[in-house]
Amino acid sequence: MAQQDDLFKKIVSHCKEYGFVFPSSEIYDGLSAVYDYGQNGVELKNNIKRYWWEGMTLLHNNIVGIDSAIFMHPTIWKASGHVDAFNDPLIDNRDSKKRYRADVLIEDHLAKFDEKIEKEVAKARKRFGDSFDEALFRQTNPRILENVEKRDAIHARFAKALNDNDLEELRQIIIDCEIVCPISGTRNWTEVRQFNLMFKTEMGSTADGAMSIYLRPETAQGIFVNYLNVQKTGRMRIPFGIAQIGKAFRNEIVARQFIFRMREFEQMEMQFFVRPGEELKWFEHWKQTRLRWHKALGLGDHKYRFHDHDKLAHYANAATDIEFEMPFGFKEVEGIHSRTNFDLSQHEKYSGKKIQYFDPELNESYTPYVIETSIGVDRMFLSVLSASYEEQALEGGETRVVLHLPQALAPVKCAVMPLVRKDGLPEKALEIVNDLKFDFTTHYEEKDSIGKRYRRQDAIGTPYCVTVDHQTLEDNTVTLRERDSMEQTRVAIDELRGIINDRVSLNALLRRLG
RNA sequence: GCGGAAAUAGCUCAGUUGGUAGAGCACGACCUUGCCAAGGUCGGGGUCGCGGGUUCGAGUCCCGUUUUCCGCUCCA
Repeated sequence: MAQQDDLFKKIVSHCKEYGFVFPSSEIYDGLSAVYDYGQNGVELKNNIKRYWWEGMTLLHNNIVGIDSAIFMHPTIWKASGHVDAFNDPLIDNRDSKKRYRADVLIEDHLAKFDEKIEKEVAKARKRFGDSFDEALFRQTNPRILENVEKRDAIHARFAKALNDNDLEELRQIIIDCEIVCPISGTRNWTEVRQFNLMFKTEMGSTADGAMSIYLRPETAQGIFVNYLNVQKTGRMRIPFGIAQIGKAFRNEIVARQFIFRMREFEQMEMQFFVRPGEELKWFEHWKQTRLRWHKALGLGDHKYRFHDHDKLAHYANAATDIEFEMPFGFKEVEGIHSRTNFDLSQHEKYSGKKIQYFDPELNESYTPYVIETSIGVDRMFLSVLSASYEEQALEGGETRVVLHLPQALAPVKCAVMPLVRKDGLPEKALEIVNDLKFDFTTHYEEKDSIGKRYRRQDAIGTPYCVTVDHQTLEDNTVTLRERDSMEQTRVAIDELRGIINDRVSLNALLRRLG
């Protein structure tokens, strides 16, 4: 574990040292849990996004993309359930230093009344046997009636407080009910505070009538509210999917672990619309399809596993995570959910618009069911980096740090370097760069010894280095050095583009998906 | 948000009982070498996280604050 923590820290340092990820606003002391992608990070990130985008839209002719706005009508978040579900009233116990959701504390307390009632009933049933009239007993037993009355009184106050968003009243209920902290056993409670996981801002003049709007906490709703637009203008027939890549924002109480949990993050989501009743079949289909996409990167099949949810969110009837083995354990990278017709029905209800599909084969209309695949770009980025990072021991007791990035994802595909900085070798090398740069990212390097330049390229994961030497001037051949094996082969300059392109292009990777 | 620890050059760190900041690597120029990193010469770079206080004098002591890490908590 200590070693793994160590590895994680090294990856974080490596990210900063080699221009992958910087803390946001660093010269102003940084901004908690916000990070910027640097010159190499942005290339890697863009390559990941392209791999996903083309894996969706190129390989499936029934999946199209959109790019919806971050600002959306506020009612969307009422319909989706985020306004309610993302608002947690929290309370701390000063003695145990534990934090609880105030509403959960009260709900647990209410459940105790029911337990008492059921106990009474069970006791009576035992005593009276077959002749026991349970309904009558419930209506007449004084102890049960007392508990019911208390429960209902508290429940009424609780429901009203929640409805009015009355935080002081929530706290008062906790005090009146003499609810104690399960850990410390004390009633030394702080104020109840609201943590809204959605960021809020204002649209329009703030003087009067400004509209409070949220930064989207997920990109999915942008797809759902455009369902009709895309389905009609694209003449899409079910089953079909809509894909989107974009930023989402969540005001997490605690955001940590580098780019794994950020307050501003990027999602790649695809919502797949299917016939009601066929959703679990498609759920299974997308589980396997998505896992294949991950494994095609070659980071190691054993690093992935499914984690099926036992407790389902309010909208889902099946859900699983694809977890990846990060330096700090298996963590969720992608979620696959069977969202039923919850979202479209909700938008139908709140917008008053009919959101239905006429199925010509069934000759009937229905609200489509949805399978969602939702992957965090930043988490994907971290998983690729974690799996690629190696401190490799070489012969002679030397070590090198090398990123074994999947070649198609590498920020730089090829570095061209003159063996020495004289005799016309730099000029020859630059000629090669100027020829290759149109096909893939190609860098030129002439500083420091050749070995040092190789190491620098290893550290950012450049798959190929091309070295121009004196022989090059005679026969137009160069050495091609491969990152992982460090092996060199002599090839003609004319062949370079073909050889490298075959291995580093995204097409090569996509073909593995069939 | 609570508790603990930390913050000195781009990086890793040193800095004595308080006396005006140092090393190695990295970076730039030139020379030299030339296929798996660290040869020579010269040079640039720090209001010691930030703000107060104590003191003749604070990187060093005290208070506050910010950020990071670890634990708790939370996590559609």
